[in-house]
Amino acid sequence: MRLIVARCTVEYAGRLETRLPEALRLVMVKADGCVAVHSDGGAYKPLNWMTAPNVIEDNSDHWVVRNPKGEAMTITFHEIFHDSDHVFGEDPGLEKDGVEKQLQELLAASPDVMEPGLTLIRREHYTALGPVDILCKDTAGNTVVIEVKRRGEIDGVEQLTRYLVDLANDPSLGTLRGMFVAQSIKPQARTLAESRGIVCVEVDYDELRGKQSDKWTLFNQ
Amino acid sequence: MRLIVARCTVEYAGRLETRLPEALRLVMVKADGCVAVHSDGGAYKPLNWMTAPNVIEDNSDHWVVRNPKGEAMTITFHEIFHDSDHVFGEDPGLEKDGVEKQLQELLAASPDVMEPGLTLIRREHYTALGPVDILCKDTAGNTVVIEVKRRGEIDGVEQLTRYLVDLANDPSLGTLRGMFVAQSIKPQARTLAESRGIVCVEVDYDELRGKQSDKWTLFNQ
DNA sequence: GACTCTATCTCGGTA
DNA sequence: TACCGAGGTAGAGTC
Repeated sequence: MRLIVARCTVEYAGRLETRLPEALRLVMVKADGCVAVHSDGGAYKPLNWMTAPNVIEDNSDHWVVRNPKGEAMTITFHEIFHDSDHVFGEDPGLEKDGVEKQLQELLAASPDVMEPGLTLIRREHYTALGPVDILCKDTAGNTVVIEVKRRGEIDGVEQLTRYLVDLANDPSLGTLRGMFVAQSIKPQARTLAESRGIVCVEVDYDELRGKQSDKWTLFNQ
Repeated sequence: MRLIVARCTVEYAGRLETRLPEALRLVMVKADGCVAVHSDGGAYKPLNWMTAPNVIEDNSDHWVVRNPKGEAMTITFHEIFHDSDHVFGEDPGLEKDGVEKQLQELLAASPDVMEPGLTLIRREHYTALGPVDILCKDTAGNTVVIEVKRRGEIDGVEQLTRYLVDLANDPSLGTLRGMFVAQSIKPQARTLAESRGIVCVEVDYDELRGKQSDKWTLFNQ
């Protein structure tokens, strides 16, 4: 990674056009050639950037960075205060815990957390409009269409509603019910869901995880 | 801006939990206290970050960065290879030349690009649910409710549908039609739109811009 | 302050 | 490869 601190101006022409007046900034060049221009302010996001793959044309006082899509960023250097290069090697990468996928897995493994007596039909049931997160059967024999979100907002309810409308055309599923499951559900989303006969369920992720590890322990005893 | 190149491990606990195994990385601390950890690969986005406002607790071999929301990022330094500090001063900031807004302006100026005979009623028509991009009248006297996007995706169709439902309560508008306009429209969005009787129109931005400059030339001759 | 919508969204997955 | 959806989305604008 090359780090350059310099007074510079930057222009970008691609999906939109931008200009950066002359100022002191950090120019960061990563191993794969991607270039980012950072100011010292606010955001973690750079002011301008160009992701790989790209080609850096180094004209010493100014660089032109081009990508295959025809976008170009021009950095003009007026005065350089720092220029260093560092070899990092491969990064082992980020491990994540607590994303929607995991929540879905935990719920599919313990459907009765959402409603007593629920049994799993399948996860990721594909429809023309996209995959339904979880399909279950309830004690009365209805098919329960379940949408899982980390945060329950209005677009999740819309998504579930589309699935319900679409799946109503499949007579093999029998009577349908909708269920909206999230760690927390916004009042607006809850109101909309309930006005459409969709049941809302809030679940606790840590509790779920605990339940899962209990099961695991039990299973291995 | 402080730049530290070091072998480090990072943990984040907040909206989710993440771990970064020991590796060589860049730790960037900006003037407002926000901290970002960059690898040498791919993205302009840092692996981990903490935006301002936050408090950095410096225990020399490890930092704990906390924000008021109760999130925390812990950076443990194992070996430091570079550590420098730079004073940037205020950045004059990024100047942008538009995308969707400009597309909207161009379409409002030439409504017949979307459908022959369309005439503009108004732009940015405010409803309880948010502003309708463009309102037009068609040759049959219907009011056409138009949603403009750069890329036409399914949530844009939902947005337009909400406006249509809401505007149906306004008798002064007469018969309503919906129109979804974008540079490109995804198949799923098109399917959903057409199932709701919403017309889909793809427009070419460069062509539109050309048309506009023709008009401009004509006007100034 | 809460809500809404945009983004050079980015990023990952999958058909 | 294109499409689709999640995101610690962030950030701007509006009510």
